[in-house]
Amino acid sequence: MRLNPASPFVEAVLEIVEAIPPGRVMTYGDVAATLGSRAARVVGQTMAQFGADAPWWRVIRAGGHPPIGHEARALVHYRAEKTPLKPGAEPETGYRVDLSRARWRP
DNA sequence: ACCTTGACCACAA
DNA sequence: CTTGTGGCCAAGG
Repeated sequence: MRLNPASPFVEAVLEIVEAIPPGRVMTYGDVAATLGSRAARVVGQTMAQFGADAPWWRVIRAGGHPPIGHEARALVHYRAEKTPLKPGAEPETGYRVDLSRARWRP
C-alpha cells in the first residue's frame, strides 16, 4: 500500500525518528505510542516508503531485531555510533540491539 | 461495506 | 528456536 506523504501521521513519525539521538533506538511500537496510536505496522510502512533520508536504523522491532532486509546496513551504523548490542554472536547468526540499554523515550 | 496487504506486537504452545 | 492466533491501522481494490 502507499501512504499519503502529506499525511500528518507520516509527518509526525519522521519528526520523531529524526529526534532519536545517535546510539539510541526506538521500536516501531514506541514511535506509534508516542503519537498516541497503536499502529506499529503503519510506522513500518512509513519507514519503508519515506524513511530513506532519516536515521531509519534507529527504529527497530520490539525484540531488538533490525528492520527486515536491512540488517547488514544497520549493523554498520550501530558499530559506528556504538549502539549497545546484545552480547554474543553478531555475525551471520543474527544480532540484536540491547533494548534495555539503547531504548530511548522522548 | 468487506477483503487484503504490510521494515509490527504480544502471548501461547 | 518455530507456528499460530488475535490485535492494530492506513490505503486500495
